[in-house]
Amino acid sequence: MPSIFERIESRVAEAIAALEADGTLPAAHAAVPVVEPPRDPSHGDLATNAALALAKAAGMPPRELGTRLAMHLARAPEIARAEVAGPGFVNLVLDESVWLRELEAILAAGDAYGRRPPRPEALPVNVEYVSANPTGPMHVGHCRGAVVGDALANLLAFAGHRVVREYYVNDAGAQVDALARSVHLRYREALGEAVGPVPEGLYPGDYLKPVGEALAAEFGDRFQAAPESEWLPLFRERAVAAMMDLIRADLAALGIRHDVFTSEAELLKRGAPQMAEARLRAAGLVYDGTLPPPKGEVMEDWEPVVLPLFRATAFGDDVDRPIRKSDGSWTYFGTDMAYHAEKAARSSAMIDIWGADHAGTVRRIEAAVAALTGGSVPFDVKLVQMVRIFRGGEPVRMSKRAGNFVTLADVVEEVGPDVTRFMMLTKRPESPLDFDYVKALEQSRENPVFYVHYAHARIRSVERRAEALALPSPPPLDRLDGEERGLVKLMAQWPRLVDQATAAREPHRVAFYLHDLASAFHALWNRGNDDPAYRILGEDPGLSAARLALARACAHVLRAGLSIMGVTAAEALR
RNA sequence: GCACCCGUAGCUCAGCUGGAUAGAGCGUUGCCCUCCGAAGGCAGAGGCCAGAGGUUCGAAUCCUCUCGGGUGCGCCA
Repeated sequence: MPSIFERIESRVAEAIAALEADGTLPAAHAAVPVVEPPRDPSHGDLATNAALALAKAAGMPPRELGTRLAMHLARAPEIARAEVAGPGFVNLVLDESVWLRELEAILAAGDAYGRRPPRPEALPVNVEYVSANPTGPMHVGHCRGAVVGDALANLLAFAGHRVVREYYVNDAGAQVDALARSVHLRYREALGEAVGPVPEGLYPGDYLKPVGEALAAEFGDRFQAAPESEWLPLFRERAVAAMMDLIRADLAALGIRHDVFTSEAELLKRGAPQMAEARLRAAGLVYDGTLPPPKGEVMEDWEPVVLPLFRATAFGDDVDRPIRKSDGSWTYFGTDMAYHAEKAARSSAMIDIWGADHAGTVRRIEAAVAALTGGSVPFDVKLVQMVRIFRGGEPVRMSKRAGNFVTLADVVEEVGPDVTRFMMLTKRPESPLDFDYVKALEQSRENPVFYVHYAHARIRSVERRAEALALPSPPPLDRLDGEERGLVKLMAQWPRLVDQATAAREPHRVAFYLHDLASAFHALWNRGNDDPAYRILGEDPGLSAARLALARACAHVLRAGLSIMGVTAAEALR
């Protein structure tokens, strides 16, 4: 069912068509008028800027055009009043029945209110997120991208897209070799060898000890003194598998499960980068050339070398980018490019969620995707900024060298998955986020997690008490007063918010909306605190039934939003 | 040096695909409540939307430049 906004938008389109028919407006005009709720409620329920946008085409002052539009709009059954205001806005007051019908629609749709019907897409939308290197457990730095990506995937699914949640596993390359060597060290240690401190360049974490022990139990001393070439591939494979198990467990604790894990090593085995290179060479987009020395800091060891370069500058990048190193092996970019080309072939759109520390490489991968797909698959890289961890206002110190970084598992264990997820969505992703253990668990209005949970718990509590009452059915919704209908108007914005958040790819908007909705609900509730006549369940069964229905509808929207965020809806507060 | 992100109330932040008088929470000021429908409520003060140009009927929002803060930058991953 189209949202109220869509229905009124089509009324505006009808009115414009009528003005085209009578010659007031030319048939062809570029302006796309919008219908939106005005900031100031005295400007009605909805307003359109159509007259302002079309005045030039009509060759008519906006207010005059607005008057004519308003005349047509006033005839629509949903519209009680249409009047020109300000510079030429047309303010619309909707018929009261529209809101009551919308409330019925929410109750009928339940938690699916605002969900969009499946879209006619041949291929799914691909969201790649986390993709942390498989060299250890997840740390908090990964947390935000994980939550934002997962919530975005949920949002897209709610908005009718087929969604694939993907994780790109960087299981090839130097750091995975370092991981394998680190595990070999632990393996020797498990065999009773005194290995001393972990050398520079290897991974020191204790989490590799069990992996070494398992290998010792399985293979005995077979690889203890063997040359690296004999054990490296095996240890690499085992180490990566073990790390991915760790990572999957960390993610599962946050309620995240990916559909697809794509292995870089397998991509290389398939020869995907060679294929991408061949295609780009054929198109003249890869050539053998020499990079200019980097600007800025002077580098003593700089030597010009001929490398296969991707012509990223043809797509707006600053310099062309090497896809292979001087030893012939692939650069990270070389394989990543091939990976995105493969992914594009099975996606209708691609979204990558990256940490802001990779901002510098966005342009080249966008360039490569454009080159390899001809722009046929929309591709969007979303950057999330860093998270800083605090405890009661004091920054939590982390040192990579000492290996005492805060793990994702630590955070989830201490504050729980719901709070972790919600908190990660309380700021726009492009702003840095401060996460405070103490504040995250505070039960006060200041804490949005608590505030939204509290609204839902209050409604559930009323619903439980109402079970013992004999209330009329269907509820007489027309007995709701103006303030209560105001809550309906806010809920009616939910489908629109879903559309906007989807278009912008911004799941945090759901969190802000839920906070607003909870706030509006609490305001009504507090009315009942001040004056028992306003309580949801009171003396009057009809009124009680209507208010209960209103509250129930609110719970539906809260749950819909929370489910997108991946946060459970609290039945009661602790 | 270059690139990207950010700059909105005292603080933390929404709003940014252009719309009317720029919002919320905290803090602050005043009043009310002490109710387990607990873990407060209502009202007020508080703004050159970093600055300067530009685009337009209209700019916090788009463009250019400047200033300030953050992040990153090499055949790394």
